[in-house]
Amino acid sequence: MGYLERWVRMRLGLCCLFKEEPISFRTTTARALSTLPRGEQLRKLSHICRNNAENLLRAVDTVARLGIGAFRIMSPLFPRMTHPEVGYSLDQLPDGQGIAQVLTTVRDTAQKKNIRLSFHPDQFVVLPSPHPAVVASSIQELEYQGRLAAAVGADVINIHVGGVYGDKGQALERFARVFAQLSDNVRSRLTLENDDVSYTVTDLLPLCRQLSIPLVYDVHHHRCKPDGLSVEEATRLAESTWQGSGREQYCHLSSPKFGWKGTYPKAHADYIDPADIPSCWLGRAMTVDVEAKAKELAVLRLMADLQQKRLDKIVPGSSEVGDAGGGVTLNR
DNA sequence: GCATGTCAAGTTGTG
DNA sequence: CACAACTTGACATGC
Repeated sequence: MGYLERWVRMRLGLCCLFKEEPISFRTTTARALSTLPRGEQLRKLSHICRNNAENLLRAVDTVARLGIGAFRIMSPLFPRMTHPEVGYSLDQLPDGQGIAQVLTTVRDTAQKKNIRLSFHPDQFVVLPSPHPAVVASSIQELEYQGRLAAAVGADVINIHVGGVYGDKGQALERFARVFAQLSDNVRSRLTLENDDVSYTVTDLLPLCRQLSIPLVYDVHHHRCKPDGLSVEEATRLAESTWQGSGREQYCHLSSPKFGWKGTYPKAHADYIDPADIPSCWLGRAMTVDVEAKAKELAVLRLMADLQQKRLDKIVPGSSEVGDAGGGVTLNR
């Protein structure tokens, strides 16, 4: 653990997939399953789930080997598990016990190698929806990911608020009411992220404080949908929502594919442009998920860039970023 | 084999 | 009013 590594305290995270490492996750469709008798469905699903659990284990080993400190687990790790027609539970699968054992190994391995695991349910989870059926399936999906998170030791299930329906305040109130119905398992892990269309950090802060929900700060979304806060202010305010949670602050970072002046800055680039790294993040203890199409290659390049940045700043007299902690490295 | 259209789900904004 | 964009492949089908 050299002096060099101690400077940058960020724990960098990989999102879901690998570009070059031979790790892949299988899936299936509800349509394909629906043509099979139930027994065949469960056998097919069992194979896919076993494959995915084993690849998750290899993913944890691999990110640890690469010096990456966090991994976001793809939502369909167990595909179609909450589907109304072809849904299933692990103990219905022929190899359900074996799959559960692999998940336990994932948890132990992640703990031993200090890899932080998280989930990010996708856009279909919309807690403030006015449609009861949408809320019900959203809760079901969250509870599924909550059980999975508990099994593998993930401490974050991060979502967006979702729709506005013409009245942000009322939507946030509905969110709070549904939040109260969630299990402790989900509630203790749930976090809220600012998005690039509707809900800014400013919009989310009161709700996050009221319900003690940590705020995941996505700086790219913030830049696409500004709210008057500077990046520093947003980072600091988001950090305050993590205090008392017993967990390290979580942020997201990406670069625009077509540049900030392009017609569509929301699209993610293959790599992170070092110019997009908020300088106020340097030297802070936080987890940063790297949302970039080149996947692990992008995280590795960012790590190298950050260390280079450290070299630039190491010149005597330049101490704008403090080093408060000891023994803290890139891949804590 | 290989190319290509499809895949559960919600919401918003654009053409 | 229809459709793409959110994440992104990989599956399933048909030549």
